[in-house]
Amino acid sequence: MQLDERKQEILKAIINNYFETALPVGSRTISKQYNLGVSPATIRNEMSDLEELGFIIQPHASAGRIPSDKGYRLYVDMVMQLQKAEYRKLVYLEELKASAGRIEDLLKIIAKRLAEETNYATLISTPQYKKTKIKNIQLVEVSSQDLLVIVVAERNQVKDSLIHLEQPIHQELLTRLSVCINQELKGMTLEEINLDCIHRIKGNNAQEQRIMSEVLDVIFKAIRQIDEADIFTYGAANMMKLPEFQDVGKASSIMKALEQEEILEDIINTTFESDDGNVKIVIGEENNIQDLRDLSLITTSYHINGEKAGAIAIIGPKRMDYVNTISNLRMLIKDVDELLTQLSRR
Amino acid sequence: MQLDERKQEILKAIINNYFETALPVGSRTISKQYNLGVSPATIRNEMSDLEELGFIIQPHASAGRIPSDKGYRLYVDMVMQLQKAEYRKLVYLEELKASAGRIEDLLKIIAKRLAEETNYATLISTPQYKKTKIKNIQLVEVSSQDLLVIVVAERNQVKDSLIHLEQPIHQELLTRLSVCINQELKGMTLEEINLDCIHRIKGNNAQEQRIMSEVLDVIFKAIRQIDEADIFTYGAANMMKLPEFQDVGKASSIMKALEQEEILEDIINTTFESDDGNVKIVIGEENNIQDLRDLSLITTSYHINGEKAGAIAIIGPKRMDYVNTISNLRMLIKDVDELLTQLSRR
DNA sequence: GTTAGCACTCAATCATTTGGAGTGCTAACA
DNA sequence: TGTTAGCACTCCAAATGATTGAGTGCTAAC
Repeated sequence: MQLDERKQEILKAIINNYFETALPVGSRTISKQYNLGVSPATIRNEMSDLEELGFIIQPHASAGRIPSDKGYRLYVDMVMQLQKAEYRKLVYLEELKASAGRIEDLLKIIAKRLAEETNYATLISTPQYKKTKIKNIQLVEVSSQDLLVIVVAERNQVKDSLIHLEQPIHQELLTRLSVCINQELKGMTLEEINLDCIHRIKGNNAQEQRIMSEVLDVIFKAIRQIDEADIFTYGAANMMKLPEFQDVGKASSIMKALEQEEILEDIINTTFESDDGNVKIVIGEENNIQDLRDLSLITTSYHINGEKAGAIAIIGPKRMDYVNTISNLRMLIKDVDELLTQLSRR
Repeated sequence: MQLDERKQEILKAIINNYFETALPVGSRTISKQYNLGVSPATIRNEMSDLEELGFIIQPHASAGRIPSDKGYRLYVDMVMQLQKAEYRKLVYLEELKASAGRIEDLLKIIAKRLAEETNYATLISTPQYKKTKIKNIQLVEVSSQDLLVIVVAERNQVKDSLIHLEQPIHQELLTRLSVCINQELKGMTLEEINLDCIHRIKGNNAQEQRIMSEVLDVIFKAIRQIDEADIFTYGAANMMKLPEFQDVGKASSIMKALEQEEILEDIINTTFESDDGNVKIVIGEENNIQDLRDLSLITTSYHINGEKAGAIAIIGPKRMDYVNTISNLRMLIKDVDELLTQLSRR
C-alpha cells in the first residue's frame, strides 16, 4: 500500500491536532478542522490503512488515533525538508560576549536560556579536550611540597590541578623538569598522552627518577582529569507541566532519569560521536534509554575553530514543537560556534 | 493549659504514626497501637485539647489529626534532647580521601551519596573564599596578549582566570607588576580587596598607568569571580516517590523551586550565616520560601581548619526521619571537616 | 471510490450509594 | 473529677450504575 497525498494529509492533520491537544484525534475532528473535502467515513477508511501501516495507533477500540514513533518520524522528515533556515541572531549572545566569563559559565547560561525559551529540558556538555594540543605546561610552586600544574592548551583552554608531593622539590630541579616536560609533551593532544610516553620521559632522566616519576604520575592524572567533560541540565521541571506527564509515575521516572549521570553521558556521547554538523532528532524508542521512551531528543554538537567540541540536547515530549525548536537550536549553534571560536582565538 | 505527660505521649503517637503512613491518625488507632491504658474517648478529649493548643490539625471534620508545624517543632525538640551522638565513621570517606580529587568533586560525591542514603534531596555549596587570605598571585604569560592569573589562597585553594589584554605586555613589566601586586595584596582576605586598594596600587606606578590599570581591573574581576560559591543539588527526584507529593502540582512546584538558583542560594546563605556549629532544623513554614512550605530542611555548615567554609542542606518532607537524618549529617560533617582540613593542610 | 447510516464499543463523567473511619457530646461510672 | 461507653453525626473514599459522547467498523447505496 502506498502513502498517497491524501493519506499524508490525514497523517499530518492527526499529528498537528495531537500536537495541540495531546488527545487522540478522531475522524470527525479532522473532517471539520482541516477541509480535505471528504467525509469522516472516508477519513476513517484512510485512518484504518494508516494504522495498518504502523503510522498511527488506537489507544483503545473506541478512541481516536495518536501518532506512533514511525508516524512522528515520517512527519518530521517531511517537515524538515520544507523547512528553510531563517536566521535571526539570538539577543542574549551579545551580552554573553561582553561578559569576560569562562567557557563553562557561558555554556551554563546558554543551556538555561534555551530551557526557558523552549520550555523543554536542556542538556549541555563542556568542551572535550581530547583532540586539543598542549601549548605548554607550567609548574608553579605553591609551597615546598605543593605544585600547581597548569596545562594551557591550543585554544587557550586552561586547566589547573594542585598536586601534593611526598618530598619537597628544589627550584632548580623544577625548572629542569619543566623544560623537559614541555619538550616532550608540547604539541601532543591530550588523548595522545598515555602511560607509554610518560614512561619515555621518565627513562630519559635516570638521575632523578624517583621524584620525576612522582611528578609525572600526578601530571598524567591531572591531564586525565582535565579530559573529563561536565554535563549540565536545566528545565527538567518543565516536563511536569505537560499533560502527558500528569501521571506522577511517569514524571518521576523522567526526573530520575535526568538525574542519572550515565544517562546524560550516554545522550551526550551519542550526539558527539554521530556528529555531522546537522541537528539530529531522536523520537521515542528510537533511543535505547528505557526511561526516556516517552520523550524525543533534539541534539547537535557545537564547535570550536571548526572542530566539534561538545554537545547540546533538548529533551521534550514526543509531540514537541520540532520545527521551531530545531530552527532555534540551529541558530543558537551557529552563534555559539562563532562565539566560542572568537573566545578561543583572542 | 499544660502539656502533661499523657498529652505529650499522644502527640508523639500521632506524629510517629503519621511518619509511617502519611495519613491522618484517629483516636482508635492510637489506643490500639500504643497502649496508653486509656480508651479512645479519652484520647479524643486530649486530641481536642492538643488541637486547641495548635499542635495538631484536623484536615476536615470527620478525619483524624495530623501534626502542625508547631507540633513537629515540639516533637523534634523533645527527641533531639534525648538523642545522644553515636558515632560511626562513614565508609566512603576513606575512598574519597584516597582519590586525589579537587574539593568540588569531593563535595559533589558527598552530596550525591547523602541523597542516596537518606532518600531525600541534598544541597551543598562549594567553599566560600571571602575570609581566605591570599598567599600569592601568579601572573603567567600564555601568549603575548593572554595572561593567566592564578590566585593561591591560604589553604592551598587555587583558582585561575584567563584574561585577555588589549595590548601586548613585556616580560619585564610583567615581572615588576607581579612583584608589586604581591607586595600589596599578599595576606589580604578576598573580601578586603576592593576597588580602593586596587586604585592604590595603580597610583604607585604613574608610568605604566594604562596597562597597569587594565591588568588590575581584570585581576579584580577575577578575584570577585573566585569568590562565588557554586551550589549542587542531588536527589530532587526522590521527593516524587513520597505519598504527600503524589499530586503533580505540588511535586512540580517543588521541582521548580529546586531548580531556581536564588532559592538554593537563600537556603545556603541562611544556613551559612546562622552557623553555630550545630545542625539546624527548619520545619515547613518556618522557612520563608513559599514553594518549600511543605518541606523541612536539615542544615549545617562544614568547616576547613575550624572556620566555616560552606553549607549542606537536606531537604525532605515534614514527616522526614529527623533523628536518623540528623545523626547521619552530624557524623558526616565531622568527617568532612576533618577531610577538608587535611586536604587544605598538606 | 465515496458516502450516509447505523449498530456497537468504550472511556469519561456524574450522581448516588454505601461503608468506614472518625469526631463530639452526653450520661453514667469509679 | 477524670474516664469511659454509647450514640448520633459528619465526611471522605470507594463502589456502583446510568448517561453521554466520541469514535469506530461495516454495509448498502450512490
